[in-house]
Amino acid sequence: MRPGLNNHPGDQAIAAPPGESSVAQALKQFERFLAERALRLTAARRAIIEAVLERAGHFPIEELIADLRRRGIRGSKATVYRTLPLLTEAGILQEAVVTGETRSYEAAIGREHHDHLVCLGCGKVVEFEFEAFEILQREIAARHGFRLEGHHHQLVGRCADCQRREVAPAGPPVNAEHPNRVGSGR
Amino acid sequence: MRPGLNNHPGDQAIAAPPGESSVAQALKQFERFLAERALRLTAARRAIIEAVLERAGHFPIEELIADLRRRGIRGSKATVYRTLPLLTEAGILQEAVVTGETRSYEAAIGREHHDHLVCLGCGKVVEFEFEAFEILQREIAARHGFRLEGHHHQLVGRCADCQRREVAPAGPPVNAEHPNRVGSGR
DNA sequence: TGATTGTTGAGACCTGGTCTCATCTAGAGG
DNA sequence: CCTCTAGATGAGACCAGGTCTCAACAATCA
Repeated sequence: MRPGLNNHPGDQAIAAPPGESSVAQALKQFERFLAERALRLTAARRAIIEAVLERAGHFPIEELIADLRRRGIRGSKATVYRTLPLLTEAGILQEAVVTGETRSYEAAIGREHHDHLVCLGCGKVVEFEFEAFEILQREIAARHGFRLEGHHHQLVGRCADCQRREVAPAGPPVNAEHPNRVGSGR
Repeated sequence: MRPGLNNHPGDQAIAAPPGESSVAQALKQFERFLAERALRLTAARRAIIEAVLERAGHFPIEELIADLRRRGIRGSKATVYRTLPLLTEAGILQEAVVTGETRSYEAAIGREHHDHLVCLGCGKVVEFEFEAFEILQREIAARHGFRLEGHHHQLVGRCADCQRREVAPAGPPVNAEHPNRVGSGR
């Protein structure tokens, strides 16, 4: 499977209470994953897991690298880029918010699958999950003879704050030349 | 350069031939769009529209540039990259199959909105449209106070052919030719 | 015609990401 | 504890898509 897609449930994704143990749990899971492939759990990989799980939300790779540096771990760009797909495949991470500009990840362990709603104005990211989507996606894939292995699904728009901000500042833009269809919520 | 990266043979050339009218229609639409913004309809832009509409399916930008060259139009990379977003905004093109590696566009004019189903094995791209998705998406955005302005939605999996091939391995790699690099790397 | 302002094209530049390769190390055996 | 070997690492070269710059150019309008 392409490392880094939104894995469809039924894969790993063990739903467990997010707690201190999550690092331990992830390490265990990763160790198992590596063992199956005759790969090694090295210090660098351990450090990356820790740094990764410490960041609760989505994070761009670049920030993760900075994190590692800050922790005094050498951690080269190459190593991080090599490790993240492994973690994704192991079900510990999942790719998130792929805007076509930068990749971004987030912890997957112990979480339900979800997709993202991104604000074009301020960059805010809201997560949502909606069982119905999964069902429809599977249905569509099947209809075309595909076996579904993942998806990218991201909604983009303006959050409430940004919509408000559009109207408020800088004079009275009465929304005259806003070619945005899709009704202006609330 | 990675030749053929987003080539989806057997998938294109379905739509009707260029159809003078669609180019004319697009030009008219674009002209109106530009006029509203005090921008100009130049020879380069005209050429880009024509080249774009001549390609019925999805196409990577790189190929479009090659097209222009082939047509004897100078067309620099910068101009193309500057024009495509304009065309998108004008509703003539739409972004398609954003894998996070390369952008890819397709004509939007006169077409229903649709999303894509991509085969990880051979790179085949199937289009699908499903009203229900749009409705759910709108619903979700609204629920979070967002005004929906667009989305990325792409399903990935294995097409029937590739699944069959999986079961009967040993055969020659039918598509080694078409890495389509959705996999982990080069 | 000339002034104004948007547009173009070539190429330098930027940047996220990958690859190379010498060196290191986890882990299995001895 | 030592040795051996394949996997892992890190620094940095490298790659490619995409953006920016800037001088030259052209559509418009006075």
